[in-house]
Amino acid sequence: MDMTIGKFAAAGNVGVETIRFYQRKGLLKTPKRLEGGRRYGSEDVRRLLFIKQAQSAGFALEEIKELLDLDAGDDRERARAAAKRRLASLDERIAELNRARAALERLIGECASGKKGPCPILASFGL
Amino acid sequence: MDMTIGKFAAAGNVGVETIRFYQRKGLLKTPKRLEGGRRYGSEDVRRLLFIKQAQSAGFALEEIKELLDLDAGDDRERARAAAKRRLASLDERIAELNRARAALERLIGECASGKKGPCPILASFGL
DNA sequence: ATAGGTTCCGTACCATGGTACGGAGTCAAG
DNA sequence: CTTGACTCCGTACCATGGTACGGAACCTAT
Repeated sequence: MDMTIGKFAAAGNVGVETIRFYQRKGLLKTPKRLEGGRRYGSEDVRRLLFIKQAQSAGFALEEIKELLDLDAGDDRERARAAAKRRLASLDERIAELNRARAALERLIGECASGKKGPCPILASFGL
Repeated sequence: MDMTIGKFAAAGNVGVETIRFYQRKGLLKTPKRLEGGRRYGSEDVRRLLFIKQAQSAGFALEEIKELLDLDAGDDRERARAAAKRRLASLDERIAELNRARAALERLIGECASGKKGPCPILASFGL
């Protein structure tokens, strides 16, 4: 349950340097030095995995920090409000990506068949 | 129909420096200097708008360059293949964002009501 | 023709999210 | 008790996508 930074990083599938980077940024805490260096536990791993998940969900490290702080605190209203803001911008992002998806599908269709000439990539994007 | 770099940048709602940056990166061409400097036309604006759209659709500048090159060329099969690759990664991205969306919604629900204590942000993400 | 606004160009700087490097200390096994 | 692996720490460097700066040239209106 207790591990050195190397194992910890491996547990989150990131590099040791990344852990230190997150510590500098305040996303992870730097445990006290004790008998033979700093030790990390499963709470830390949980936090690290959250960072990775949130990140792949499109959150910036600053935003993830905000979420982590809210999780630690107990102001439900603030947390709820922040989550709603994130949800709104996430929805916007998803809509954008779906528009691009439609354009790409259109492109693949128009680019198909034996027609000669260039693929109308820009045209597929409505331009 | 002909404009200076300032108008051109304004037409795409970007800064003059951004135009020059795109030129350095090969995303936009640098027109020949003629009578009183370089001039830009509606084809350039179209290209610029495409860059912006593709960008907001999550494409990196390098990828956009690839798309622009394909649009210029006439290898339909290559263009089609590239579009399919992009479509696949776009779908993955969209799925990821939807997972995050679900987590946020769960969070907002669990964070609601008058319950005391901290919001289970990490828990909402399944951690 | 002179002032003010643009343009041109190189170079430097910024934020984000890391990655690498080098030296010193520590720990465990042979 | 020495070797090798790992840790700690500061600092430097990297890519991406720009943004800013400063001097020189040039364009336009008065």
